[in-house]
Amino acid sequence: MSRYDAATIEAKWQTAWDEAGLFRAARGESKPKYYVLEMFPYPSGRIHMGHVRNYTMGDVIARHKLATGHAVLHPMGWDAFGMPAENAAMANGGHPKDWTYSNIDQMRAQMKPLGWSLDWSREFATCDPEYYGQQQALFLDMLEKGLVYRKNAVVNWDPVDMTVLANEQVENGRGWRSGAEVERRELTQWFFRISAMAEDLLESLDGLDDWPAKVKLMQANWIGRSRGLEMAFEVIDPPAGHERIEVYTTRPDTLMGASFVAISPDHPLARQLEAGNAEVAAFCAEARRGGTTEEALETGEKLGFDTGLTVKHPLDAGWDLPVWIANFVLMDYGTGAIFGCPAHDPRDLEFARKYELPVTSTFAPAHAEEHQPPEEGGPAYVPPKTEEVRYLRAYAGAEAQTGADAIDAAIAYCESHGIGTGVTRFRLRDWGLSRQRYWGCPIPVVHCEACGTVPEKKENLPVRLPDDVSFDVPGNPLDRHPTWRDVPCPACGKPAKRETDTMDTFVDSSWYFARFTAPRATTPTEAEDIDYWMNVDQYIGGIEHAILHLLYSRYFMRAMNETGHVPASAREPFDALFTQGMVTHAIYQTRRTQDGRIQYHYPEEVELREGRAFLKDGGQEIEIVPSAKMSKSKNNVVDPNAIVQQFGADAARWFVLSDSPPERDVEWTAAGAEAAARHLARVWRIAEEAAEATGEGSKDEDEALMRALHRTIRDVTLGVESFGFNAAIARLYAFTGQLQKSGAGAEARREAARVLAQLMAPMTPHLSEEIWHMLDGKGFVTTAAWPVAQEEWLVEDSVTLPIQINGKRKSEITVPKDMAKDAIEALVLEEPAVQKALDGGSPKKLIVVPGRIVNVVV
RNA sequence: GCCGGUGUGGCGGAAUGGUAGACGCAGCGGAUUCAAAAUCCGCCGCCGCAAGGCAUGCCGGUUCGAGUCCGGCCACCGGUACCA
Repeated sequence: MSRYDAATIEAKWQTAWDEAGLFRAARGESKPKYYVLEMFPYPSGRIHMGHVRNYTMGDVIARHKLATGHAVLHPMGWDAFGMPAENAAMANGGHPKDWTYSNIDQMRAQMKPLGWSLDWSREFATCDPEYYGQQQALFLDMLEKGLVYRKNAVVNWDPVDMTVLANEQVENGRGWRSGAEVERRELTQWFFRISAMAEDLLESLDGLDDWPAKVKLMQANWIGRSRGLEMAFEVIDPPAGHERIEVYTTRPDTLMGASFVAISPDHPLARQLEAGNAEVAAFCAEARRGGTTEEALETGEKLGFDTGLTVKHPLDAGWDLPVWIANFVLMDYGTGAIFGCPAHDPRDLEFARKYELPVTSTFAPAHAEEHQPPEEGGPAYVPPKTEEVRYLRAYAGAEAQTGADAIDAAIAYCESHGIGTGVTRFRLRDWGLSRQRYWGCPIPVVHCEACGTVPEKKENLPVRLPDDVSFDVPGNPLDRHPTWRDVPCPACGKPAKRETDTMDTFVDSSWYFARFTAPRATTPTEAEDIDYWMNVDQYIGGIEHAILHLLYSRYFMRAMNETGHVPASAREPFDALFTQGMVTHAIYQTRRTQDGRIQYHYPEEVELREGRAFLKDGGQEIEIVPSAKMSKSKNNVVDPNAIVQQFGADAARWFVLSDSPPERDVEWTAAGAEAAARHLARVWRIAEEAAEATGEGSKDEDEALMRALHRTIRDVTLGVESFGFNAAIARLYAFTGQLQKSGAGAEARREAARVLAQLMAPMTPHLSEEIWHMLDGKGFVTTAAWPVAQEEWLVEDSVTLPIQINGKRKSEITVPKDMAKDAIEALVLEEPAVQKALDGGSPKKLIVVPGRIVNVVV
């Protein structure tokens, strides 16, 4: 009897798979193809358990598809542009490029020992000029088709560092380095015209049958189709050029409750007033303070300034409304102006109360009930649009009607009276892709004084990032790089300037899955390959990407279809989507007595006894915070390679799949990993015993083992195909126990062990190969045909029915599977527990659900 | 704030509207051993001597029957358009 030596065996099989080229994807015209993809990683430098879980899930699918005769594409690459590389360069010197590529090397080296069935020959990083050059070609094609354009948009501006900040670099409204109050500042930037495809992106969600409903719902809400009224308020004594203020509202039925008009500090009218009035200018400067996020705008303090201007109410010539400048109105949204109806909008109500503007209800609950109107201090009354309400100030439609009907009536009225137009709008805004940063894909255009914005010639691609840059001062090094920035105009040849903004990294990740089909092609894609491999049959990644990454990718494939790079069938690139949870780990912490700050302890420093934690050094008891997202700063990151070294890759893989349903978070525990390793060693022993066994067993035992085996094949196959990995593993645990205790003969046990190895192979491929060979399996278990559950072993002839009395289980009977209902009823009534409950009487009701349950109501 | 999700023993979790707690961890008891490790067997939601009762975040509803469906709360997690 030998011990299972993971380190040696895992390395052996990884080499053998490599040499046989098992995972090199090849178009096999006679086979069905299967493209499985996990979201590619950002090369932070270390893999973490989240990666292990994500890639192991994909690997289970990929290996199962390999065993069911598919041509499998399972590639890997790097989402390699982005801010952390520049941050590292600023913090520690060095170059983002060196930092990134050395991280990639480290991570690849950490990933390989896990034995994932990846086709490494297709690997690329988005910061490879070969990749981003093709991305630039795509950009130029999109520019030509009118899918890209320039307009102004606001950014977070750090007035001390004189640089643009990302949202995550703004902490409580202040720049993370300078601590200065952030301002909103407008810049001219590039945009993808994604909003033009809003309708298609929304409607096509219906066809995504294998996407989680919650993701489709989130996307639908994000795209946000609304029907509303577009109208203008006429300005009384207007400044020149501002005779009308355009607004859009989804609640035209509340027009009779309007109390003010608010415009953005960046509205052209506000700009004009600002220029001639120091007080307005001061307010606008104040109003532009703070970050640009929706959250900051919604939760921040609402500030307003009365311009002194008034507008006419469109329904009542004698009614004037004041025009305010308000900090929560953004120029990027809609028209940059709104009308406020405080009675039916919490934000408007807050604003109205602060500045003592009138509050006028337009409707109230339809039926008498406790209702404190907002006029009398109650909250804004915002019932669902489907609810019927009573209109106090109706101008169209019935007095009592639903909000939705009232909106329709209001739009019809406004259209017939020339007040406004009913329009369908989308919340989705165009995708701003400009970033004022170095480490991204250069936007391949040149700005020429004579010719304007000129696309770079395709033969000059890639526009490479210059290497000679420094990060010792804030801002974009491309901006101050004379030889790179100053180039002749591609059109007229006169001196011109390159665009120094680079692309949002979401662009990089919006088509990498298409590039994997032909990663070395000298065009963005290759027709034969893209036609064969697309779509991604199964995409796997974090729920945090539910909206942006997935929506942008859907858009990008539409754009690439319209520019001739992918077939129409790839406009929806991901046939099936699965979103997995995070890997968490307990945090061990104490609070320092001196300053009250929290001190975090590494798991290695902690000893666990009876659910309590103590420091190994000194024995002091410390606090346990369970299930926190793994984070370097909290010292609760588990290093996968340490786990692999200690327990083996198979044990790590087995554990991350076993303990939690894949869509939920999984808590990493050392004990769990140990248990996984123990179980695998047990499987090994059982297989070895089976290999060495001799003699015959009883027919009953042989048959019992076969029944258990085929039920396991059925359940595990179902689990693997439906992301029920934890359930599949529970089933494998149970079957291992059955096999261990089985008195079946040598042949049956060998058969069972061989199939067990196959069923485990997607999760524990190395152990499975070893067992497979020990039991004289042919070739690799990895490519051996997946076992099929045979019907003859699955049939049951009797069934146990629980008996409930008034819904509580009291007893059970075992009956032939096809016993008639009335026969069961008769048997049930004879049961002692039932007799006792009836106490001589007869049941009020007797419910028999065949094959399921019996309920006696007394 | 808004959108989406989650909540079940000491812990991770299982359960097409049909026996709540499968499977695993921890714990407890036993076998084996000179001893230990490893392994194997058994017990293990809470209260109760028991009969029995109570239990799926909280409150209410639908149903013969609710962890599961509906309504209202609470807590936590993800997203919120420049983190990836």
